[in-house]
Amino acid sequence: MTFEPHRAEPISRRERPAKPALTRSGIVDAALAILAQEGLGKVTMRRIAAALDTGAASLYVYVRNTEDLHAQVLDSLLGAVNVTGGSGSWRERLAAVLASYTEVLFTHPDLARMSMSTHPSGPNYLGLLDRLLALLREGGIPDADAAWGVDLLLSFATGTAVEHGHEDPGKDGDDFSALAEQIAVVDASVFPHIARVGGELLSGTGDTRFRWGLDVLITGILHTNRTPSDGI
Amino acid sequence: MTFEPHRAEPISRRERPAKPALTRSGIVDAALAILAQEGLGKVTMRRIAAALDTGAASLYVYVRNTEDLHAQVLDSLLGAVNVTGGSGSWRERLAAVLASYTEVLFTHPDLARMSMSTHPSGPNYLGLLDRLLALLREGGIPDADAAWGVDLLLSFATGTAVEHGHEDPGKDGDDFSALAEQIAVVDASVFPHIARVGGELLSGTGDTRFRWGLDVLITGILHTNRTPSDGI
DNA sequence: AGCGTATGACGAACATGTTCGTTCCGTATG
DNA sequence: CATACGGAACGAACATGTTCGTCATACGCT
Repeated sequence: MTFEPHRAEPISRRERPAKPALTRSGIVDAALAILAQEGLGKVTMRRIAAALDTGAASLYVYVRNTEDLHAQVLDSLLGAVNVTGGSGSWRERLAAVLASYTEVLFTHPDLARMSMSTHPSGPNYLGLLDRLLALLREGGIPDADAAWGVDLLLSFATGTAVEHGHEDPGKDGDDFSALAEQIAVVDASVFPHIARVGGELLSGTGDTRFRWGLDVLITGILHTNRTPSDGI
Repeated sequence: MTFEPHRAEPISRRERPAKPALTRSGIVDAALAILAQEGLGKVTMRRIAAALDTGAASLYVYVRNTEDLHAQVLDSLLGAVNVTGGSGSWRERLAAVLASYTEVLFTHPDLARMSMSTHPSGPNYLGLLDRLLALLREGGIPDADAAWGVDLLLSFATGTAVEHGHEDPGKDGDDFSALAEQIAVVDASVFPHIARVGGELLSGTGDTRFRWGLDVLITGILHTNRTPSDGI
């Protein structure tokens, strides 16, 4: 029943002194299994340790903290991003890659939120980064701009996943409904512009907003060069 | 020594039956005091409850959870944002307002991280939103674009604060150094574009990157209209 | 072969967020 | 005036992250 990829003797603790050593990858694998079966909420140190028939403290030899572990898990998940997908112009292929990235993050909004603060820095994330740089280069964007542009693009895609990612449909969607309610009731004499724009603030499906934001970013990057030292 | 703005009898618990009732604002005030004196790390339910001479469970009548409380605290802090600052063109004033916003968030990166997932939706946040909409309108940007644009701008500013905000200089700066190390050691045959761009990815001070990103966004918003139904 | 040391596994401990059932108080109601 | 009711405060409990000190094991050195 319990998933045990790297430990062999679940029977007794002190029975088998030659217990296979823990591994960072083994811990991540166990975390992925639990994530798939029980959701991120159950991916806790104690739960993983139990699956590996050990104590939570033992994991800290290979994992700095929960954030580190989750970052590792996220990078594994990023292997599902289709970096070579899309067709047509470089812009369309760039959009396809970022859409695929957002789609993966959509599945686990909590991980998306985490990746906003601590970048994964794993092989899959680096692969995505490299692909984006290649596409921007194909679009004729100078390296200096592309280097800062990918940061903007990834930050935007991640932010989109965080904002429009719904953890449990059962929950009442705190952040969205809270702000929506405030906007709906807003006093036009105090915040005239919010009242005027109104529902536009929250309008549009996640997809249309995503495409629009992407267009804004790419267009902006194309028109904002820092290499000629024009404006910095 | 302990800060007690809304509770009067710290002596004994059952001595004074007429203990003043707790208040949401009182809780937030206590949280702000602890934040100022001991940092966000100590702004815990139990710590606040102790300052108010009660139990942690009592706070949950007025506060949904820690995130809700922190959001409230953040909105209070946003009162320090200079929404009317800056001079010159609307772009420069817009940049000044967002810079002020980022500056406030810089002081408390943890709160910035939180505001990335759950929007504050308090009066100060709404004031900032309203001001940004006014500036975009002054720039001749259609309401439909401005409504989505503010989201982009605020998300960018918040993300900047999260990424370049250093919690404790004593800590070894996990996310930055981790990614930096990976980039420095990256294999040019596997990730050629990362290797080529190299240090450019992490170059520039936070300020120059912020200004560049802001230019990208504003320029992009100016050139990407969704109203004429041209491209959506 | 015998020994010492470093590495890692482990249990216990502490602080935290959150929930549950209970108790208490003020107030409306008869 | 007595009573019932509802909201709010409370204590205890549970799960979690993280750290500390201890101890066993395996490997290298003499």
